[in-house]
Amino acid sequence: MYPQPLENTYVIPDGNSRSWIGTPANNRHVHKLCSRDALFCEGDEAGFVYEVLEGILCNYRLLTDGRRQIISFSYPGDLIGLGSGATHHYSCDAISGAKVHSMSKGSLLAAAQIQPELGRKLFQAAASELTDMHDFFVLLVRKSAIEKVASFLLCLAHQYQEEDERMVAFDLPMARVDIADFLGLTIETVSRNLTRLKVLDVIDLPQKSHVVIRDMLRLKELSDEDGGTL
Amino acid sequence: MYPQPLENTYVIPDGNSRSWIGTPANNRHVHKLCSRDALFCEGDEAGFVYEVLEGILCNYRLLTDGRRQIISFSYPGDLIGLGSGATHHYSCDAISGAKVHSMSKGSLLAAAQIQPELGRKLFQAAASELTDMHDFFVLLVRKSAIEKVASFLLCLAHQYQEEDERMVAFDLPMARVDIADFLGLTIETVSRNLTRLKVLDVIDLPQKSHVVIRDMLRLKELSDEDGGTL
DNA sequence: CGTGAGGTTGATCGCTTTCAACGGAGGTGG
DNA sequence: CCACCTCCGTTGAAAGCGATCAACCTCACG
Repeated sequence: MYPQPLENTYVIPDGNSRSWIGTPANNRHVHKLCSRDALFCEGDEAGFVYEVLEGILCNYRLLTDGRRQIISFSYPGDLIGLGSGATHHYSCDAISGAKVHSMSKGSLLAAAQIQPELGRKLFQAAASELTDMHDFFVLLVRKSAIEKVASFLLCLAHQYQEEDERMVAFDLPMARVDIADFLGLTIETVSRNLTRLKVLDVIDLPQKSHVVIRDMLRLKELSDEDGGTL
Repeated sequence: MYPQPLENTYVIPDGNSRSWIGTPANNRHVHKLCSRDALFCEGDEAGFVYEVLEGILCNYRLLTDGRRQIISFSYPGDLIGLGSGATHHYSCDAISGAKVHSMSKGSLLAAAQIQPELGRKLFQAAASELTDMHDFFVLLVRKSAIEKVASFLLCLAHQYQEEDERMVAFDLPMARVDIADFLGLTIETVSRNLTRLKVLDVIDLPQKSHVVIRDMLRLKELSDEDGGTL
């Protein structure tokens, strides 16, 4: 299951990395992933940390009854696999074509002991991930279906660009089932509420995976803002 | 709002600290809190990190409509306020009498740059908190009310003592409303499901705040285990 | 043109919430 | 010592929301 080594693994030429984390050159590898490829699975040995270079991945847990809870999506610049413990506590799949930069967790942590600045960055990454989780908590537990969908769209809009005042358009990079498993809803409920937002003229859906926000203010109202934009 | 300085603040004599974090002596202060006292509020400047010495605190966010989502309970040994950013993203109240050890966040982070071991510990604390959150996610979104309550009781039992095979008794340190705001339920639903567990002879409630687990195996089954015990 | 996957829409069911009333423990004051 | 009050928890009845089950649609692909 563990993708190391992979055929499509190669060493980044020095100085060519867009990564914000400096690691010894001999640990710099890039993995190319196709949509639905697994990066690692729950229970796998957690020997590596990954930085997303391109594409989007999702981190999730599976329940015995087959249901899936997506914990987070990872966008370019995000780190994956920082969790404590010797094994991963969740699985990670690409939901689109993706490139990730892998680093040995051991040598990364060792390097952090030598470079205080790197240690601080790692800590900041974990701390900011925690903050995001707190926002997500409120969303998951306290918000209604339409508030969840509205919040999710706002989060994506934010992810893609600085917010235009009134009009933002972007592609939904994930399928309905991914949105549903993230928001704790069914695909039917996601679909119904996207339709509701469209009927309310808050968004438009020219194609199934293309979203146009027609009324940002109204969308924010519907998302019940204060619980965080996620 | 911010409790520094406080009348009931005093310096721990050197060598008397039960804390696992070493900080400069001039930053060692203990705050005593009564039940429902606030340690800090969402939006307050996040200049300090706290370690719980005694009692239990709850970290929560408020929505504009007045609803509250408790993000986590903090037990002795836990760190509070590690989040990134200049201000706290959540509020923190004591739910019982409590003592916390406060440390300047700045000097703690500075100390971590000098003592790599401390930096590693801080990082581990954040990473392990993240893992707990992931478990909690699955509980909050995917579990039914009775599964949530069962999971919560298991978590408390675990918190208090090594699990007896069949019989564990402990006091519920928090009110029904706190449990409800933590599990994303109403107090009525919490109450109903505690009663259901009692009728099923899985637990007993000799007093409102005293729980006796009569059938640990059954309780674990009802909690649907795999989502993490919380 | 047939096929299959992903998405939408409709009808019904069940669980949790909501609203409301009641009960019990602790505190206060006469 | 007891009546009264208040807070917290419990229980009941009804309503609402999202899940489930099912049918249909749309588009890409062979």
